[in-house]
Amino acid sequence: MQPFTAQVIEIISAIPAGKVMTYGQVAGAAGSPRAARQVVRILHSMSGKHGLPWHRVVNARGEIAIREEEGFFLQKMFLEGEGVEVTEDGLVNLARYQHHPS
DNA sequence: GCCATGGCTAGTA
DNA sequence: GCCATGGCTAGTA
Repeated sequence: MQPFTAQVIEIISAIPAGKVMTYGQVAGAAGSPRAARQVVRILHSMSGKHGLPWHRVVNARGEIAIREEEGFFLQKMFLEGEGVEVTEDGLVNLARYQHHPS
């Protein structure tokens, strides 16, 4: 496992319940501000094995990024279950719910 | 080659 | 709506 990947996994694991981070934000915190898509890839392929709270990552506008219906719904349900308000369209209020690691 | 992005522009209203 | 970006997993040979 590469250092960047390990960083990303660590950062995402540390997002508290009821909070979200953006793909780009996670990439930046891991040291590569432009590697947002790589964060996507890591979540896509490794969230299962590592038990990552994948649902706590949204795009830069605060939207659920999954197009596929079942995944979208699942992420919405998980977030709402933690007290995060999600609109019908999958929008989360970043000003209110974004996590800023110290 | 993949990917669940991001940011900027053109073009409409 | 378009396209530059980036780090690498999964799976074959």
